[in-house]
Amino acid sequence: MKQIWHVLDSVHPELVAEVRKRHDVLRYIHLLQPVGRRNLTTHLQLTERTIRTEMESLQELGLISSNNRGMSLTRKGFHILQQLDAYLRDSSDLGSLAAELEERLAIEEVIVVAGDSEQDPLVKKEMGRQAALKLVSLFEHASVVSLTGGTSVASVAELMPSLQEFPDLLFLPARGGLGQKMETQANTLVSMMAEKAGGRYRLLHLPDHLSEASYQSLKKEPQIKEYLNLIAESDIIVHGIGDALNMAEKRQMDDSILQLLQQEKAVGEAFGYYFNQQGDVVYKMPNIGIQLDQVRNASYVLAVAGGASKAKAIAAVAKQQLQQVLVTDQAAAERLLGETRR
Amino acid sequence: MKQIWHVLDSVHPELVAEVRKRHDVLRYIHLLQPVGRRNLTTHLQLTERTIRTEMESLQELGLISSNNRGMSLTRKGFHILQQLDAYLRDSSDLGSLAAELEERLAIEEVIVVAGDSEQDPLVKKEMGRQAALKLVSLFEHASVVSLTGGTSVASVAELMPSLQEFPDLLFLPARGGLGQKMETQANTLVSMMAEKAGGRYRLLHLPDHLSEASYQSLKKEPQIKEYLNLIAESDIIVHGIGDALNMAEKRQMDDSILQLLQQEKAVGEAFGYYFNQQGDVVYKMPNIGIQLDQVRNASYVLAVAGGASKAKAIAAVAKQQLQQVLVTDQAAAERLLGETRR
DNA sequence: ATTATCGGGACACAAAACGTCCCGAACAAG
DNA sequence: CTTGTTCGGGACGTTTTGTGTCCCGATAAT
Repeated sequence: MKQIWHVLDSVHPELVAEVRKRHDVLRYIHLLQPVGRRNLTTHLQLTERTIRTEMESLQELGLISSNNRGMSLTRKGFHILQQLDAYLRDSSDLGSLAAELEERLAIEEVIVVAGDSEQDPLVKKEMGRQAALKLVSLFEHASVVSLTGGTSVASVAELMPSLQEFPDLLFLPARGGLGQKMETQANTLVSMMAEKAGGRYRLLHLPDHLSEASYQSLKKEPQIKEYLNLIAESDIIVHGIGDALNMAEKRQMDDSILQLLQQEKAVGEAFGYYFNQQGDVVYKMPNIGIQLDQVRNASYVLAVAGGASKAKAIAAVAKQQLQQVLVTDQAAAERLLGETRR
Repeated sequence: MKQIWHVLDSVHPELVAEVRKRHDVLRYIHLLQPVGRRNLTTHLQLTERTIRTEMESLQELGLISSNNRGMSLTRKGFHILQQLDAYLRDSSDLGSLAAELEERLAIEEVIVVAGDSEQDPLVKKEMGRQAALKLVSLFEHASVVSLTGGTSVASVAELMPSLQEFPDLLFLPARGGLGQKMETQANTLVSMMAEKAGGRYRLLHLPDHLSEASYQSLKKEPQIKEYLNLIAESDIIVHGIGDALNMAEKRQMDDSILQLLQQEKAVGEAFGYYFNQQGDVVYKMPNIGIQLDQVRNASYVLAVAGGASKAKAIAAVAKQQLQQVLVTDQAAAERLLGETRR
């Protein structure tokens, strides 16, 4: 696939550059939609006028539409962008980065986005966009989709196109956590994504700070049990990956647990499980939700995480061999390869 | 592969049109090289000026060179054209025509060229060009190449680029025929092709009209035997396919044999063998040369034949399952599919 | 009501592409 | 040798396309 770009570049370099430019325009329109010309100029390094001519062409091709609020992708534009993404990815250096990661982490498909999501918020958006594009392509073969919280998954939900074509899809929070920020956020993301997909969803709100006793009895509630049954049948799971200590702090965990995590050298977190560098589970949060073995049963597990500081966490979680797809950024990818190369 | 062209066409139709145009220019430069601007305008439907701008771009890209005699492809240009050909073929209707033929005739690779080689001499050239492009890509894994005569194979030799990179390649006439036009022509083609490839060659000139007795004793000559041993080791065989009765007439065969061919309903000819519609051998010319079983041993057998009138002949010869590659034209392909569909 | 932002219209200007004609060099035919 | 043809390339005015810049009414948020 890389070959064809080389040939096209050899026979007509200007036009390949044109396609790249047009792809960038489409990309940013999707990232920022609805967006206006002047707003785009600040992100792309193009003048207003050139963006305008691009816009007019794209409009004529039926890839974007524009109203008073700005420009947006049409359904066709979304579909084309999706494919163009895949083709252009192979032609860039990020393609080989991704291929190397696929081998190193033993993950089927790795998508690497340019930049550092910790520096540039647009990079996190781009990760979300790529994950969203991948996600919707999996929708038609699935019936249950479950999500975790986190800013990365949030960007996936944000960048999801409003297709409203999947009335039979059921969206669930992967864990009905114990009233903590991340878990309540998951509920928000579930409803947002379900609405965009046109599917159904079910939430699980639980009160804060339950005692161990009521936590145990809660598990036996018929309503909760039904939810747990549903979640076990997830076809697709979208989740973030956290740096262990950061996550523990955010969750305001007890000092005793913090000490345990430090002692066990926990580096990564996902689904409330904490992993050390070898990928072993060293701690599991007490929560209502999907179990690690159930994650393994899903046909597609999509992880979204970026930033150099998360490299170790990603490597640790990847050792569990849960994911089919990983969307990350250049910063994390390079750090990760730099470390595992030793 | 067809998919990527659809995407590119959706996102930038001008680009695809431009690439097609540039490809056409390269193609015709190769067909007619060395050729001038004004000469090209008569074949392409472009004005002199546009050809000139194309020419300047291509020159800057190092794909063509020009001197006082006209423009020619550079080595790089040849290489790029070769790949561009393959990519663009898939995007056209001819691609699906070819795919259908591959299935129908059970041939690995079928290349269909637009037009009718019986109407437009350039179409025969284009067949030769395509065959030559394919051929040189096989050279590096081969050591012995043998050819038959015929206008189709002649066009292959004509359109062969002068690479002169294969000093170890040995070219042979597939049959050292009995002094007939087609067979002496094969000698010419062998030397021409060997010279362009920079390889060695060996010819086999035999006198006219030998008696059966001397023909048999000739076979035992050490020189002939050596030649027959060499030819049996052919890795690549390039041959044409003839309409049985036409061939018989051209060869001025005896009436008795003509009657035999008519009686047995011979329709196709290759290597001096005559085949009926079922693909059975109904007659074999008495000649010194490659045997059908030896053809089967070659790693690549490349047939070149076009024109609607040859459809039946191609179908008949294909039944022998000798060829890995068939280069033909649109006219033959459509007639052929029309007939076998019944 | 005010402010900001949207797409789109307008227009001058720069750059690229095109049509057209000419020129000397190289080569083939006579 | 001369003559005629064809080659690439230079030259130049015209057309087309793309770009920079400013303005406008509509619309939504404040």
